[in-house]
Amino acid sequence: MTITQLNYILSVAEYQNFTKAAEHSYVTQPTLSMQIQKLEDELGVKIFDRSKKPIELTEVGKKIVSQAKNIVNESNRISDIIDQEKGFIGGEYKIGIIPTIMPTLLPMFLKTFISKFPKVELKIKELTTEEIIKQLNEGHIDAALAATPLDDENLVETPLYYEPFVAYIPDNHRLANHKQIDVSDLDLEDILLLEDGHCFRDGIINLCNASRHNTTKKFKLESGSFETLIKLADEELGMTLLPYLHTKQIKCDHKPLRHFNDPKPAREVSLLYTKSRLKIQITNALKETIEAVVRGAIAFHDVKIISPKKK
Amino acid sequence: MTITQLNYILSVAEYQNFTKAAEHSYVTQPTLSMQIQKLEDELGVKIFDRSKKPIELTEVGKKIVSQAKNIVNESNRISDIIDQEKGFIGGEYKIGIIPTIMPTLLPMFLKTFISKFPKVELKIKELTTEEIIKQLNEGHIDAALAATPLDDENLVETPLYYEPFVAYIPDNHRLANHKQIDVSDLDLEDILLLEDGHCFRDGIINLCNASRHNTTKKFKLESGSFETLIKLADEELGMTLLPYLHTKQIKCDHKPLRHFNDPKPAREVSLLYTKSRLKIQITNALKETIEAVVRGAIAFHDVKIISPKKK
DNA sequence: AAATAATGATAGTTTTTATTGATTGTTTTT
DNA sequence: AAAAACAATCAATAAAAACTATCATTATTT
Repeated sequence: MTITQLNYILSVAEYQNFTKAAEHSYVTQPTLSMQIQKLEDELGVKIFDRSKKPIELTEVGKKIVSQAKNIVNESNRISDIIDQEKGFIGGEYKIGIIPTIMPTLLPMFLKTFISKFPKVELKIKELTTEEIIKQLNEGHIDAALAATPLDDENLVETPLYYEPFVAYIPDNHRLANHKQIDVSDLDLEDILLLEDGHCFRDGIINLCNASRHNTTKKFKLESGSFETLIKLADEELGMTLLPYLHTKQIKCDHKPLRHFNDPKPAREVSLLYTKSRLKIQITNALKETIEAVVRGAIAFHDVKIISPKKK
Repeated sequence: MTITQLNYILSVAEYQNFTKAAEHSYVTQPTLSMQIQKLEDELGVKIFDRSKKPIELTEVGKKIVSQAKNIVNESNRISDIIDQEKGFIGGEYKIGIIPTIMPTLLPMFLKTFISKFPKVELKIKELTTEEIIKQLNEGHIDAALAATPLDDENLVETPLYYEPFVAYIPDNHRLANHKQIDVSDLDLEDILLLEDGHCFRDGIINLCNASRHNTTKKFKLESGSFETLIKLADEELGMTLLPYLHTKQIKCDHKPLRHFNDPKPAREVSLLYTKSRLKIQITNALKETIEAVVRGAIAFHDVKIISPKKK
């Protein structure tokens, strides 16, 4: 049994196809086939059921693949040790960020990070929370920034900051004369929401469900960006809720913003990574960089964390 | 990097000698030297400091070896998966047992176990608690039976039973007329103890220290077996303390045994194994076998666990 | 101080293993 | 029924691991 063979079975398990797996492993298909056969012979069990199309894992195969992941992860950590020894913080590092955090948080730390760790090749992808969980677990990204808690037992969540929700209320709105608003004032009926798939949307739905019980409603409008929501609100089509950091970018003179009474509803924004702790030095470097820039930007609030998960 | 190379460095790290490591790896010394050099070249660090005699690990080397142990352990678990799949419970399985548990517990489960799991080749060694911890961590034994808690973070302790201490008090002793005795009655001065290195001895010293404070004492006599202690006690040289299971083997007519008041001081006897969970099926099989035979033999007592560790 | 033993590195060969390109046999799609 | 997709097989070759023999250096013994 070799680490190479284990990588081969992981690749086949992922692509469910020997040829594609071979390409991604930079070997030819026969090489991969033969090595996997060798491993199967050595272990005396079939790992793949080749009669199924696309190819499937056998029952033992699933267990072996799961263990193979452990072994491969542990092996990859050797290079972490070497990097740490050499004080080297570098290499490719892929981050997934949810859309509602991306435009505000990324500009805050990106410049600092790349100048501080010039040898790290950051690859940033905008992903939904769902995709983040999947890609972290499959090892396609090294870390992610998302709203938490997600309660995925394979993932580590390191909270970075708590970002209160802020209401954006146009002049004609029934709440326009409130200086501060309360969660109980909210009515899902007249709130403009992001389109389906955004966890900030789900968070708001959770928030409203928590205070009222009429869960049967037709949403008036859905959009993919806060800019659109703000414009729609300005057209007096309803109010909307924004994450605190986003409100700092609003440049109009009379800000129709209302803060919540304490405890303010807020989302917890965390750095996520797997328990495998691969590239942990870069993860730590990233964490510290973000924490440093965030420390100034977000004041301490009395907050109540809203779950970002769809129910 | 291959698993073979990792095994080679583990072997050298253990034997601190390339030639011996090679022998234990069933290859010639040049093979081993070359493979380790290759690995060092690949990683770009020296794992061993060959200038020292005997050979030593470098600082990075220590970290690499520690990680290599993880990788090798995880690799070996693949065969566990296969064994489990095939319903195979067998192969070599080494157990360490402390001397004061060996003569009573071993006969109780050995016959049952070997008839139930005939394909397991049990190798049983009598070891002190100290040796057990060392050999478990080095992977020389697969499991052990010892008094716990040991608080070794790498080891898993599964308590099997709680075995009360029973006093063996000769007729001339000051406590001879007590029907039940109390911990506070004990005086280390007149207790016959096992020789140094036995954790049952340390347990008793802890027990007495817990109740009295005069820790400055010269032990009158020390022996390696309970039989000797009993004979000496019969000669009216003092009392002694025995583990409960041992008292069942005493065949004399008037048993000079006294039980303790509740909560009876007791030792916790556990099955120990490492977190690597290698050969976990056999470990579980062993655990269940022992639990089954012990369930009948040891009644439930109100006990207070005495630490077996030397302070 | 010289001789001997121990130990790890090196050189040259042999054996084993991994990989490849070409090909074949199935199965699935069109 | 033909084409495409896909994994297995084969023979050839490149790569790697292992071996025997030897050497250089460092301890130990005489």
